[in-house]
Amino acid sequence: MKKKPNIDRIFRALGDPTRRAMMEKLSQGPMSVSRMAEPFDMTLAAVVQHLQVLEESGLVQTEKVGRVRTCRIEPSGLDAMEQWIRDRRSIWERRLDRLGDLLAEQDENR
Amino acid sequence: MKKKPNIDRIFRALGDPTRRAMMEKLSQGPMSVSRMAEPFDMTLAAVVQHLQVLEESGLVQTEKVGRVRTCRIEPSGLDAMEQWIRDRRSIWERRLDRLGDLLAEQDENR
DNA sequence: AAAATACTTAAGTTTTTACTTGACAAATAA
DNA sequence: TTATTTGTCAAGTAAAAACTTAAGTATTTT
Repeated sequence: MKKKPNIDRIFRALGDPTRRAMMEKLSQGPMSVSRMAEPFDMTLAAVVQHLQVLEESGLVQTEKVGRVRTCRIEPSGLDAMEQWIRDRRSIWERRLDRLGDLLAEQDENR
Repeated sequence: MKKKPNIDRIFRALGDPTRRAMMEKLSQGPMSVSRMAEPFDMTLAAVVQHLQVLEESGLVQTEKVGRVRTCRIEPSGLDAMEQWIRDRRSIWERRLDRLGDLLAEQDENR
């Protein structure tokens, strides 16, 4: 039951609805921090903190040129998460294939 | 930028590493609450609270017979999450197809 | 040079979340 | 019947997360 530190960060980052909304906004294309902040009812500083979480998780990449920091989605960022989902699914399905649902329950639940 | 309440609960539920570990344990097959709790270094009550979050999000289903509550994974539970990931991906990829990455940045970042 | 823009940083506050404790109830076992 | 198992509930505590405020820095603009 060990886990990679990064998948922890990814799931944690997207557990917050504001950060998910930010990812949705960023899907429109790369944009500055202040542009990112526009639709949100909170201070710039708060938005920046959310962006940091997203960046540390590898979901977002940023680059500062001049006084403007441009944010973009890191397309491979969700790979680990998708893999986790696939893994869960394949394990259940293997189980369900091997035995009938009820039979399995009786067998392993004693 | 509206969102379904359920996807919120799913992402939030899996944002916690303990609950993710519980899903992994439950992948082994249906089991009782106390069996679920075994590997975790916390009280039964805490585990039950995590299970409630998982159940409210639709990821887990439980049924009580006698004094034993049996928990099982709800296989469709992760569908909404996977769909969200797919949606993000398809939007980025459509963007990257339409325009070159750098060109797009210059265009929309002014 | 002065003012405005676009962040950045640190510190503090508020809110939420995770977890514990302890008392209790129902079902099963002795 | 008594004891044990299996879980439930409510309340409280402690830690983490989200958010604000305020002061500061570097870059443009005027």
